[in-house]
Amino acid sequence: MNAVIDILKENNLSITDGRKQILSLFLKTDGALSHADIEKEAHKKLDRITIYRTLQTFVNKGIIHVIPTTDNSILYALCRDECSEGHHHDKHVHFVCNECHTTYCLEQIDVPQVSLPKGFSEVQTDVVVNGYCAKCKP
Amino acid sequence: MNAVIDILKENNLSITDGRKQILSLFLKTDGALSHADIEKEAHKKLDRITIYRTLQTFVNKGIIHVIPTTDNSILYALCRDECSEGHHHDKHVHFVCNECHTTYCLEQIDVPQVSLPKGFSEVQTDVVVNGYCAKCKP
DNA sequence: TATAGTATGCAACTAAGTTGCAAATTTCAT
DNA sequence: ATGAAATTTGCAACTTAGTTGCATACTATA
Ligand SMILES: [Mn+2]
Ligand SMILES: [Mn+2]
Ligand SMILES: [Zn+2]
Ligand SMILES: [Zn+2]
Repeated sequence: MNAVIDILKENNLSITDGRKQILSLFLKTDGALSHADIEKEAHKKLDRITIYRTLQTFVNKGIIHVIPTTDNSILYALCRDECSEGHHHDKHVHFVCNECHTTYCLEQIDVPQVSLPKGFSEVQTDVVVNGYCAKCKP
Repeated sequence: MNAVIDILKENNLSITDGRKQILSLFLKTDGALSHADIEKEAHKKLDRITIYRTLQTFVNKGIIHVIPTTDNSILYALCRDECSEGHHHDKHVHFVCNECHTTYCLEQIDVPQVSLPKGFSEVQTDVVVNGYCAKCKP
């Protein structure tokens, strides 16, 4: 619980109840979280607008990153790479379980190199794998 | 323009003005189209709800497919693979140009195989590359 | 050309997200 | 510890995207 305060301080963010609650949710969660997850799981009720703004702040600071999904929902997860204000380096594969719907950051799996047609150049590649996680293997 | 009618007939869809207009837009467009693109470019004005329903119908029939994007917009493009009712096989890489914002289906580029952690199994992999297209190369 | 079957357009509704602003909370220098 | 300044929060109001029910219009077929 002190880790939460440390992270907020390191990022020059004032220590507020909402930020502590949301950040500790991320720290204790294995997979990714949506806005709705947070609204549901935060014990002391948080205003939905505060949640929007807190998530935005955390993304800007490089504390969490947005996960691309194929169903156009928006998910967030802790940055484990050395991300900082305005500079994300979360170049890993994301995995969504079709059974439990948990979304994992596969930090250890590098994004594969895709060979593009002549004249095309890559800036960023997002890979989202759908399937069954280890807990739900079919 | 007869191709449009042929495609609709092949798929047992009645020939309506809206469907003809939307499908011919897809046939004459290089990249992908959003709902808003269609609303804008259809000359004879189409009701936005008709557009929603027509896109849904075309996706169901395997005439167009939904393209995963990283900015959570929804894009559609013609299926060139042999997709059919309820069975899509659009296993190709998608490319979004950061300059002209055109989204291309790179039919010729296969989705790379990602090696997952033990216990995880793949059902579908989506790859979205952002960068600069041949027309916009920096 | 009449009829049955579809598709369309409208209205009304829901869900997600944004912005402005006053009140509350946090920070920080005394 | 105290109070002022700076920041964050919660509310209201608004926007945008998408869905559903239903009466009307259109399309297919005999
Ligand atoms: Mn991640
Ligand atoms: Mn495609
Ligand atoms: Zn699972
Ligand atoms: Zn381009």
